[in-house]
Amino acid sequence: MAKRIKIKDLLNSTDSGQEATVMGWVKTFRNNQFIAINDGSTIKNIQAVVDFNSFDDSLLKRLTTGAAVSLTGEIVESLGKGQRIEIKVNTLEILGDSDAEKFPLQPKKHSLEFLREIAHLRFRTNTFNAVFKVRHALAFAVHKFFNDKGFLYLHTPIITASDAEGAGEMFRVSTIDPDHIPRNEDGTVNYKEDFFGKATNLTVSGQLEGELAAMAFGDIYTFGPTFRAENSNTTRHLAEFWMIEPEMAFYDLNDNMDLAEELLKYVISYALENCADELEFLNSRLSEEEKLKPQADRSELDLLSKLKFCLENNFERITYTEAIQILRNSKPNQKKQFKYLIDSWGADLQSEHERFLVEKHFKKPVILTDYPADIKSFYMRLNEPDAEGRTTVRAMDILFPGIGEIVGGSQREERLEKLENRMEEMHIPSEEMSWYLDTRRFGSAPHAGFGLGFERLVLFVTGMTNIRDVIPFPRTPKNAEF
RNA sequence: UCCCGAAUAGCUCAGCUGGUUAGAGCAUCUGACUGUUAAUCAGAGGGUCGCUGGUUCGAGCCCAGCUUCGGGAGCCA
Repeated sequence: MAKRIKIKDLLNSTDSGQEATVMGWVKTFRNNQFIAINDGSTIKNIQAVVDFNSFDDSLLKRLTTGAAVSLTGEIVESLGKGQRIEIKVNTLEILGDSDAEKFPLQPKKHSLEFLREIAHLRFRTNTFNAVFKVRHALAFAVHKFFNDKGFLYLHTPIITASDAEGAGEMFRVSTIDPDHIPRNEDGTVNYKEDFFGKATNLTVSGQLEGELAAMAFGDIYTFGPTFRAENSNTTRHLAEFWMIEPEMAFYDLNDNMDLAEELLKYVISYALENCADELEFLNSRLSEEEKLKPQADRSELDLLSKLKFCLENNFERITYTEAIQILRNSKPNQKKQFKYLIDSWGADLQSEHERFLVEKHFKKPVILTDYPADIKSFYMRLNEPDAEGRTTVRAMDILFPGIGEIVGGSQREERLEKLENRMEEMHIPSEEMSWYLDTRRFGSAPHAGFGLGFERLVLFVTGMTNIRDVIPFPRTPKNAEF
């Protein structure tokens, strides 16, 4: 192939008058002269100008939306407004035709719902170009952040036999022929006949394995796919999503919160620096959407201001007990506007309460800590009972505006006896978890960690509102297309 | 899984109280124009009204079930 220059590099170059070859896909072909071409290197297009007198009509007819083209010409300063430079085409080759009557993307606005149905083609739209560029930048920034801090990137298993994590319903992994299921005498499935000789599932969390490695490397993190077979039909849940789970030896809950806040701010500022064009586009896209909403529903800040605000302010840190106090005295509680009224300590917070704290009361990200032990997982470190005899655990959830829970974490229970007691209380079979408990038997150390839902982070940074629009091929109940 | 809403042209939607041949904008095609920025102007083609059943002389419209999609809730990241 002829040596080509990426459009991003071409638009950044200062010198005109040179000849260049550009390859990409036609976005629009206007006035029988102007081709807007995008090659994915940037959200911006280059304008190519053809003199329709010197090209065959049948060739120009093939310049349809979506067609792949290669063209060579002189880089010149644009005569028209709207772009600095353009390419004056000398040679033009259609690499791949795109039948305009059949190609579903048209030079017009499409609904996100429609684009979801053609997820294989939606990458070619401005919006998804920007979204997945930002997604990439955020993923890269996560690795850079941890690597620069000396964390070890640990690959935890996707297939697991452990079902004690309790994070949710699991997808079974099996090679058993569903038409000929091997049975034990009592009628139960004989998993000894299965591939691994035992029942296995797709992982719901790499945390437990992460803890094992943290007890040797000190600081580790995982970043991989995670699976939950919950029948969740919301804009914030996926059956297959990506999660970042750092685990740090010798960290207490405060260290844990500091790290999570630093990480979030780091990756957001990385995106702002490295995806300026994409975020600018998403910002104006969102502003357009906001204009269609009634005044009362509009957000106070635009996307870019919201991201910058997030960087410039400390996250509000309060305990569960303090949160209950605030909620109990809040207007919506007094006026009985909450669907679930807050009257006593111990109740789990509903999304309406979380939203009130984040969006109305503090108007910034909030970290809630020290939840009642009864509503949290077995591995979280027990606090001493308070003056009123109430037991809490060293848990922390980070709540983001518009997203809700983006991070869930805790200081882990490192005391063997307390951990075993908790497991017994919560009916978690300790025999199967012996490998996990070994960390507490041999050189147990205080440690902490958290899980960050990667798609929820991408949602926040891109300003998109449906999680299905920030992962290339979403897996949700009743949907595993592509 | 629960509550609410939707499904009509390629897309976004309108379609009154059930009544003749189901409409618009955009897209597409044809032609004109030729420095356009989602170009513009003129014309044309394009429909199993989600599926199954029911009510009725007659159903896009009413009823029931199903499917899918959207919003909210729960579960959570």
